[in-house]
Amino acid sequence: MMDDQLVRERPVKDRAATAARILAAGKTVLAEDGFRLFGINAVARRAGCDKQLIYRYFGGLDGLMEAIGGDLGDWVKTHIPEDSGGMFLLTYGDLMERLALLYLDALRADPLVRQIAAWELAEETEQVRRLSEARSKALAGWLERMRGSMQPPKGTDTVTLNALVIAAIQQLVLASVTTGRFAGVSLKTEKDWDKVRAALKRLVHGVYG
Amino acid sequence: MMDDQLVRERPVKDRAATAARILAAGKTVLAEDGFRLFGINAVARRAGCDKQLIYRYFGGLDGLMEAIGGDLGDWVKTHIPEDSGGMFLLTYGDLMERLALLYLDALRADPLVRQIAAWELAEETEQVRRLSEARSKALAGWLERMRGSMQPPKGTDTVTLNALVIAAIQQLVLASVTTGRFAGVSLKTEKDWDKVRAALKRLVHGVYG
DNA sequence: CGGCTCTGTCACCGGGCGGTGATTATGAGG
DNA sequence: CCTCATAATCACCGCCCGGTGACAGAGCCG
Repeated sequence: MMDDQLVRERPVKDRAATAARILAAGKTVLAEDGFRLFGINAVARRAGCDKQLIYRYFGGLDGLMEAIGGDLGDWVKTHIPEDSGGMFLLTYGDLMERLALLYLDALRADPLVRQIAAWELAEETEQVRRLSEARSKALAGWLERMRGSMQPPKGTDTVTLNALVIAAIQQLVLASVTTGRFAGVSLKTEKDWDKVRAALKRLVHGVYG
Repeated sequence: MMDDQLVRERPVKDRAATAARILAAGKTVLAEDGFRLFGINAVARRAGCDKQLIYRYFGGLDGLMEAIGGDLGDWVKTHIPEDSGGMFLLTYGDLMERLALLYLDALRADPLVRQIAAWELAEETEQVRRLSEARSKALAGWLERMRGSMQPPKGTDTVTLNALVIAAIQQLVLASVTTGRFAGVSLKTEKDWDKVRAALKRLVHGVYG
């Protein structure tokens, strides 16, 4: 508006700020427009600068994706609850239940991570592989920290079992965004998700309880 | 080879055959090249004819996808075992276990259905919606027929519970194709899948057993 | 001030995409 | 044999993509 005439628009020769704007634009495009529309031109448009700068400052899309992957480590830190130290009394089943519910909500709330998760199911490029690896590592670290000093029950393949639970959650969340349902169950209202939560509890305690 | 000189190449004015070739090409492209490369040009190339014919005979990609969706009903028929009548003695848990293992193998063996499943997680277009709906219906019908006269246990939300199981399987199979692993578990060798199968059994029986 | 580096922009390229007339070849029927 | 509906192809359009080289301008430093 008025400011545009006074403040001198954008090109103020601030490389760091521009790079940050590009990175933010990259995350936004990926999160909001999806990985299908994610590309040099789209990011440049969103960042309000020339795509050339993406090549210069990040070395192309690959570098930008790597930078995004780097930021993904922060995701876990912002979503991991700080009260994890107070649950050392629970059983392993209780722990997994809590973990499952937390992961459900965290994933539901984060479109960027959802897109990455969907992307790695759709394409196997080197860049996507790295990005998904960053995500995977963040998740693994999260699981580890959540587990804490808790000892898993012996004689059960907890790794595979937990993978199944996480997989179920992820698939349901991803499906809910696009189709709003999965295998006959609706995934729209919060009531729908309450049913999912209940089923999850039942599932986890059926195995570990 | 030699035939090419003798048999008179392609344009033999056989509409039905051409349409069939196009449909087959569509399924092949989607299954082998993935939904990202699925398009008018790719299908026409694969079918060895002009893309115009796709518009004429199917009304564009949408119509072709609808035709593919129609064929999806056959998928269930080719994968549903005929001995379903012989298992009326099993418990509901045994039934779900068998269902899960069957679905696991069926999905692993069918790249077309896998692609559709991945597609519906990545994009929400009207066409994809319909295609995924066809898939969903086929799956639902399969579940229904598998269930047969079996009575589910009372007081449990079997629908949501089963959705979780199916979701876990689907996610793992899709992830195995692109990344070969999920949440820390490898998904490459048949041994890996044996562990998954074991965990699935445990999961199902933990809930229904 | 004069130059030089670095930031930012513009214009352009080849290529693939979806989509659409206009055109050619084929084979069946009078 | 000629005709005519139709199967099949060709040529072309505009658009957007990723990528690159040339260019403009701000600011620092001698």
